[in-house]
Amino acid sequence: MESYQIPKIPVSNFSLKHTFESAQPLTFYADYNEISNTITYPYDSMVINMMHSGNQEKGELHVVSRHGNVAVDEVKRRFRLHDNMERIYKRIGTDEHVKNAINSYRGMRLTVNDPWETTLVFIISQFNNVKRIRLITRNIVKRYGTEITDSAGREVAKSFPQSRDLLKGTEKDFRELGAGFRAKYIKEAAEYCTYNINLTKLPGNKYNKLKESLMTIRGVGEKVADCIALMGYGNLEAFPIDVHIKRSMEKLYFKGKKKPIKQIQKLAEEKWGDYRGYAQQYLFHNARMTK
DNA sequence: ACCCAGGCGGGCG
DNA sequence: CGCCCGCATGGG
Repeated sequence: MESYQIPKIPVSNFSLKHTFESAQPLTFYADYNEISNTITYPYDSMVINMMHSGNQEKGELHVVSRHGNVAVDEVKRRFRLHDNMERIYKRIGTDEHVKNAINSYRGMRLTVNDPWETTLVFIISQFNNVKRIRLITRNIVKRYGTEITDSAGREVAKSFPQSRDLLKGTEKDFRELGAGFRAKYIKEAAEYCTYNINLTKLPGNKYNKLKESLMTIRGVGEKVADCIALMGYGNLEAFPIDVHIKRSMEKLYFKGKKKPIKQIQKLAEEKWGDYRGYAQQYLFHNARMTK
């Protein structure tokens, strides 16, 4: 029996529950246990197991893995622990609506996800609901992911498949995993992202350029590109406008009147500036949970 | 039965 | 350009 020291990371303003429930790519294939406040997920050829102790204001992250500092760094990066949440809350909590959302879901973090994972997940997300997005994503991971084994060689999980791993799948295959009409987008995106574009080389900090490049992928429009920019590249200037955000913001900021996407984008930029991605996630989650 | 879901591409005016 | 339509599938 090997024994490991379990690294602990002190954290403030952190909620695994709110983060996990906020429909980000990681949360579509990770396993979360609300009782033990633990999350388990594949990362490359590793399985990361992380527990949050303490409360939303102050606590610790316990990183249980065979991979020591590599896993610790992954957790820090993944949950954006470098973000100064007090400063961000101050910057975006400039009106009652965002302030209320922060009070309700304090500690919810944006996550940083692999760009290809994010692309695939949000192609699946279009005209779909969270439950089915999770189902389809997990089906694809199960079918096309690579085995991750423990020190005894037993399979403990499947890694998230890269675009190359999906090349052997046909449109029909993806359809059978539940993807519906998105199956052809998945097939095309897998080919395009393997042969025609290198997602790891895109300029993550140049919002307009990044979005323009992402939208050359078929099945990726404005909204999905913003989701990839925000959760795949950590670009907080991205402000994805989906049905929930649109309805909610029309109600809260435009007296219930229908407004074009452009106008909502403009308001977001004016109100929350370079941190608008965080405002979006809080408004989105609040809208979804209170509907 | 009907409506909706983290939208998109294509066709039309 | 903007508008409008169809689209797979499963849950409420």
